[in-house]
Amino acid sequence: MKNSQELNERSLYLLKTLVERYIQDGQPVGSRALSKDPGIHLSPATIRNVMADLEELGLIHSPHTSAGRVPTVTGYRLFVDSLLTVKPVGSFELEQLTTGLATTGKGNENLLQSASKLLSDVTKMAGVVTLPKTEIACLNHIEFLPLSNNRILVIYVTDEQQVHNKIIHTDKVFSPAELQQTANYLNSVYAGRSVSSVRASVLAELESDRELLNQGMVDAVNIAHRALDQKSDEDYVLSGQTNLMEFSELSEMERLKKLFEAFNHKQGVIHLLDKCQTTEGVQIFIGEESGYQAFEQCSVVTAPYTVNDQVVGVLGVIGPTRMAYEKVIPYVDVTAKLLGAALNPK
Amino acid sequence: MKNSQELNERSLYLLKTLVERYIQDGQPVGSRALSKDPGIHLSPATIRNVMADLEELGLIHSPHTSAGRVPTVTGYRLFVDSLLTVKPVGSFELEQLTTGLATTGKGNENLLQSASKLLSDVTKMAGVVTLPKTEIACLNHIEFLPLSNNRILVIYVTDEQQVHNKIIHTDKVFSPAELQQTANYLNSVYAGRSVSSVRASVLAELESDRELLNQGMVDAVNIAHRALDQKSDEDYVLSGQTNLMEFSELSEMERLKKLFEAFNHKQGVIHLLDKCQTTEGVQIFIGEESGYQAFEQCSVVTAPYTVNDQVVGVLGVIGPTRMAYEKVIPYVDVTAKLLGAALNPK
DNA sequence: TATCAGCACTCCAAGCAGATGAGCGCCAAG
DNA sequence: CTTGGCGCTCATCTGCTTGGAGTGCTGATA
Repeated sequence: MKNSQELNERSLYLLKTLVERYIQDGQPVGSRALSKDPGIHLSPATIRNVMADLEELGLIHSPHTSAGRVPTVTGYRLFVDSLLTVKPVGSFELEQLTTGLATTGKGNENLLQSASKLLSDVTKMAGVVTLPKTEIACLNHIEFLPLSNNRILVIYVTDEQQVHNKIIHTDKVFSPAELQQTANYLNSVYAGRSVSSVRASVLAELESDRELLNQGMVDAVNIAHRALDQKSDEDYVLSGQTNLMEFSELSEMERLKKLFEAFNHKQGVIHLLDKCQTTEGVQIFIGEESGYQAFEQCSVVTAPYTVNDQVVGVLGVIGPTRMAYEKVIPYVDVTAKLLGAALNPK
Repeated sequence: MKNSQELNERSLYLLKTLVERYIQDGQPVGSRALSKDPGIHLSPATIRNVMADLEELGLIHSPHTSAGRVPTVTGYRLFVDSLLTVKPVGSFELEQLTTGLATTGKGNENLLQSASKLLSDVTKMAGVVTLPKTEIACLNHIEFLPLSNNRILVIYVTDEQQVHNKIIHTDKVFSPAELQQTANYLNSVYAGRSVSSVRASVLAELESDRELLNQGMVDAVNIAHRALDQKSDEDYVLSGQTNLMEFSELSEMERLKKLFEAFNHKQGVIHLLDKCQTTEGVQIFIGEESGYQAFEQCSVVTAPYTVNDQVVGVLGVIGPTRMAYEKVIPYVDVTAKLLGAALNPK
């Protein structure tokens, strides 16, 4: 039995055109159709032999006896990893992306929203952008407002534009003046440092210097710790879900519903996207590779975006496995770069 | 030809059970089926005669020659307006709603989210809650932070929990101290007043007393006006869209896509919901009554929710026209009241 | 030994015919 | 006014047939 090592040039070329063909018109591809491809000068019979080999290797399979062949997940994988010829982003789309991101200057949230919208528009699939990690962002300003019932509204601003707010409960009652003072203290000492380092420092201070600090400081540090101790900035912006309804492979209500529910639950998607934070450049999950049942029939193309060379979030595109990878990959790539640039507080 | 005046008790009762029956099992209802209803002691033939009358009046119609009858929009309307016997909210669901809203104490946004989620869970349809109008809310605290490029980040807190932020551009460069001063001024003068009245006052001040104010005040007032001049707090929280995918009447992709797109565009839905702000109590739009093509096959059941006897927002349920109105109406009603109560800063 | 033409086979999709059954309208009798 | 009965209309379901696409295999050819 052959193994993939033995795949010769010709077989690979055949696989490539088969996948391309299938992506183009969604029909199983038969030997006859392939034989008509310019660049392939073989009779259907020969092609059938090759296809039989490819099937044995698990790269393609036929839905039923007398249908053409369709790429399997491993087939797609081989295709995107080594056979794909990436097309550069068309000038029109590039224009669309750059101006789209440039003109929505107002507010960070909007930027992410546009990025996601642009991704979905340009690919005709669903676009997704995770919110930038606050951990890495720098604390710009923090503010406490007293509410009723020992609750405090904490507002803090990171980097230049992102506003976070959170309500915390305290045992002690704080006067507005005390809160003001606390905020002043924190702002003077910690402004400009990253949220995660602030939290770490604050914690250290709390544990080591407890005796040295006066009560006010202890309170301040205490509140600050509570305020910044949120692990749950796990959220993302999604656009163009409705685009996915156009694809016949997702048109079973059952499947589509699971997919949309996954979008709503968020954690699954977030978890998947988080995996890409560590890797550089575009990453692709094809079908079941994502490990989520809802994405069985989908592929996810992602890329992390960076501010000051630090990965702060991930964006990507979600669509059917049968997608035009050679176009989508560069789209995702440039969008990530453009978004990073747009977010950079220069 | 008869008109609706002449509809006697019996016809109405027939209509009522027909609608109930249709709502229950989604199949066109025939004369035979109706004749078996306890409470109707008529032969199928007689019922057919009555149904012919009802059809002539445009209250029901049959999808094709030999199918049963289905209520038309006007049929539903009559049913909802005068025939419906509202069922009180079951104790289980009431429990679910009350504790659901009580336990999510943290933050205003979350409350709305839970309300919407609860509505969708309890009705198995889509729940929607508009964000409370900021206009009416009282200004609690306002804060300005300088950004780069003559931009100012405005953060203001209304009532107890709602945090708004906005970026405005200014011609003049303001120092942090100036901004601080401005905020102090505004907070001391205007805190506790409603946003709309603050804006009005600020505007008046700007126009009349320009000469009397020192430059700092003018700046303050100017910025404040810009900051609060946002008409676009038009947003809502939506839950359980996926529930809608279960309904066969919405299972055509085409239709469903339009519906979901309408949800994404928001303005249409907002406009529809806004209509209900003026009316007291539950309001219902059946099918085409809403005036939006996307909602052709849907009904919307809404109720405004109030804080301190002032309407601040609207919530509701969106589902197929064939919904259990007698249950949904009280659900919406109760939820509106509970949400109002939960929002009340007592 | 690789390529290819030909053939038998499989299976899906589309179309057609007949059967079934739900439900109506109309009519005439009570 | 009510009711039973009759004939009629459709939609749905089933089984059947046909056409076409595509495969695997075999044996011939260079």
